[in-house]
Amino acid sequence: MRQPRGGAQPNNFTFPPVLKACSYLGDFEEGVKIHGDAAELGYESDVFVRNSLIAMYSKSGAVDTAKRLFDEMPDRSVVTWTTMIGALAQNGHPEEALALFRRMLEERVRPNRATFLTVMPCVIRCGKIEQARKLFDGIAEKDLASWSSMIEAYARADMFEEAMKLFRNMKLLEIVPDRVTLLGVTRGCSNSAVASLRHAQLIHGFAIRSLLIEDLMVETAVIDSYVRRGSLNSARRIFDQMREKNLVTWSIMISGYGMHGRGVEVLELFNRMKCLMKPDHITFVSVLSACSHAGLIDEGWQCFNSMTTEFGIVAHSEHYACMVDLLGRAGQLEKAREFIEKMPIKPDCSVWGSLLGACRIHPDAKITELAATSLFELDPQNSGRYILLSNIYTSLGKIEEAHSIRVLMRKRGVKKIAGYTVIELNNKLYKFLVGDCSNPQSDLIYRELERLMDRIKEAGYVPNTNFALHDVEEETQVKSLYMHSEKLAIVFGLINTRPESTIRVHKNLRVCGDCHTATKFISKVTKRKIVMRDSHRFHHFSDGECSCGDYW
DNA sequence: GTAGGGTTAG
Repeated sequence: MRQPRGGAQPNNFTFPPVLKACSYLGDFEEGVKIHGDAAELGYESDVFVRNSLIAMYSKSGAVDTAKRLFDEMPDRSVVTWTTMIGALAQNGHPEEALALFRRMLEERVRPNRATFLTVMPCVIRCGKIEQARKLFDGIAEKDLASWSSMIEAYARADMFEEAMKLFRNMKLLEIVPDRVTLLGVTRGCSNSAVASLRHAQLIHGFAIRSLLIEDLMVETAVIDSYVRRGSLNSARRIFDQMREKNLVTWSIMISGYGMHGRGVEVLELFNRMKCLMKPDHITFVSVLSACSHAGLIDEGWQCFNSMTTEFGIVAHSEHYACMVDLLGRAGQLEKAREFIEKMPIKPDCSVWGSLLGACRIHPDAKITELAATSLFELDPQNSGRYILLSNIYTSLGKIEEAHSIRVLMRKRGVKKIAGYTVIELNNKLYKFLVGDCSNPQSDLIYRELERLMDRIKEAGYVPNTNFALHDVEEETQVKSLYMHSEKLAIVFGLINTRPESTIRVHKNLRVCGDCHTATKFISKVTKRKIVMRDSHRFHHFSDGECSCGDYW
């Protein structure tokens, strides 16, 4: 035992705060020494000391040591369990954390608010949202943190309506949301297909009234929600008036312009930003993907090169994926393949996904095969890629292969995500699935759709049955295309809005190729502007053209 | 008198 100054002996009350201080200072070497002292003085088995040791080892990343100390304990308090669950959760083992939580319940230890807050992040992240809600409902005295973490969980699980409901309810109970609450609900608003521009405005309004808008992170998150709800103008207005901006703020605004295909602004902002601060590797992902979305091929390459030469940033797979995307857009598939071959790191799903995406626009049997083989090895459960591959095979005339991919998908138990399109009218959201008849105006919608399809066919639209079901007659294929959720939502919008107004729809997956073509024609014959957000970007349709330049 | 607890915007 090291001799304490003045000869005073530490006791069991001394160790917990001292161990906490070690964690706080990040001095784990000292922490281990103090562990030794505690053992020598016989305090190692004191529950408080033990808990503090578990917490200290957890924060140092030594989760195994923490687990050993936990396992050896004869009497564990609820704090012990919570600390150990937290140790697993914070060291990247959410599944094990949940398993331990279940064990805790089996051993009839009652969880409290702290336990809930510790378990919550593991319960999304593992996709167990109902369990999370049960836990939340079980807490007698919910505090601000409990509400915020439940909202956050809903936002992560893409359940924005529920997140918004809780946000309203907590305010009714006079629990005042703070920045964490607002960041949660804003995240939901940015990502969900059932959130609208009006929601972004509501949240922004609350942020202003509560003064939380003064917080840079909140303000940046609000900008992002405007971008993702389709209002670049609102986003830019806030951006221009901000007192302080950081790398994230700039990156969001740049990638925002990219998502909308606005190349001029992408470059303008990036050039301005470079004079103010040094971009990091994530900024470059934003800039490169923005270049790709906006069709800035040469500029994208310049950025990519300057990233290493000028800024000394090592390229990650996301950067390579953007470059493959750029080459794909330009139709240079062979070059893209060579580029991947020469990569100094192992190409991952994002890179192969870009290559396969390129084949959708520029079908190439050899390259398709190469990308698909690698992808299905790396990520066999991604349903979107199977569908994409099947569509590419169809456009290559390989009907058998296309069919076999669908069969393979079923055999492997890969679940298809149901596609839907959402449109907001008079503050109400309307959701359409493929072949949807649940809307009260369905009869009218299908009649109008039929007429509209005839009109655009006269204008030159040819249905592309690559995107239809394959095992049916051609006429049925064409009919099935007409029932796609994108078309239903757009027609519903056309019927119910003034002739000069813009139609805004949001699809949860990537827009279908035939719907994309049809929408271009619809914008031409109806003289309407149509803005469609899909899972990847925004499409601004006007007078027969789309802002994505037909590559997305 | 001691221990655990929201996570962060790209």
